[in-house]
Amino acid sequence: MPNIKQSKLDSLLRAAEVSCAENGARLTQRRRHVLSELMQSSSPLSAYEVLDLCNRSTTSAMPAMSVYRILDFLEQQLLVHRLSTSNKYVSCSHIACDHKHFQATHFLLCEGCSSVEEVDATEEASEALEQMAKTVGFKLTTQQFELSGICTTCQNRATGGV
Amino acid sequence: MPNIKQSKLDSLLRAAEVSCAENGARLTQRRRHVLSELMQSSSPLSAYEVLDLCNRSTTSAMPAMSVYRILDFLEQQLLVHRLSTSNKYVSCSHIACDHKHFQATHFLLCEGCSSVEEVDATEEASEALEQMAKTVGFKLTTQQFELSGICTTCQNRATGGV
DNA sequence: GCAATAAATGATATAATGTATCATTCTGGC
DNA sequence: GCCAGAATGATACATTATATCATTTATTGC
Repeated sequence: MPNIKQSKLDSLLRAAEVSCAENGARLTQRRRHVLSELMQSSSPLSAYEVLDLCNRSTTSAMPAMSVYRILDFLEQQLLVHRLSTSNKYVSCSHIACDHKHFQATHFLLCEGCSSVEEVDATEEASEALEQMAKTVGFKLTTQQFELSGICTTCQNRATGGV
Repeated sequence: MPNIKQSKLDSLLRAAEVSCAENGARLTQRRRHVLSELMQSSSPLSAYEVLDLCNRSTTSAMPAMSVYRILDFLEQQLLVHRLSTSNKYVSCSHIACDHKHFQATHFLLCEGCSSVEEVDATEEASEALEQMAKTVGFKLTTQQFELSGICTTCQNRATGGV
């Protein structure tokens, strides 16, 4: 179930390639393949899930080691994000646009369909959390939250019936 | 390095026992042992770290399976919390007091000393996060965040010198 | 173009973590 | 004491992640 059009996928991959080039890095065949599997997935994938998908769609088997290495690389390039609560990976939502990861990025995880929505931290939220930490003397360094919830689609499905 | 006095530990364990009894559960020897190791640790422990500690301090070896079962049990009893980002466990800060886990609980993780501070969500923070989720149509269900930062002690150590 | 160098991947082994399953022991109620 | 259920022991195994070294592929300077 490709939840993404081929043309869209191609343009995303092209953008990723450009992005890598700007950093003096290369988006090799293998890396492109891993990234493309993540882009086509509607939900986060574990390293071994990525591995299985890759090995299903090609003849030359990829070793597990490579997947881990490649996921690390893609994460460094900010092409994918790692969800620490589930230890899974999602492709970044902002590959094709000029969005920069200045602020903290948060992830909304739908409990219904496992989809993920990537959002920037609002100033209010960052502020409130910093304040909260301050009450016990903590100085925050990084923030990245994974919030569980129900996405719009699943809310409608639940209430609207079908 | 016992960072907790024996008397304090004893009273915590007694409180835990009472708490279990109230739920019709039993704090057995094994469970008490696991809990006590977590209480004595200044930082979160993984399941296997707990296992090693337990097996270091007794003659009768505990199997890994038991640790997982016991940690699940303790978590259900709200005597320990599981940190999903690191997949480690900490004993609850509120065993001896009458604090209830009504609101979301957050954890502040010190990058300097790995200590953990357990705090209740402030209304402002919850509000701000809910609002943030709302902008993309998400309805939050549960929240538990693990925020990285620097604790007071480590801040002083860094700036004040030694 | 070609050797030298670095980057990336392959391949294998193994460590670390987590779960399934069934046997055994312990506990409280009768 | 006996029984039912809870808790633990024990074993095997599945899953996830890393270490290490060999091999291949790309890049750079000449």
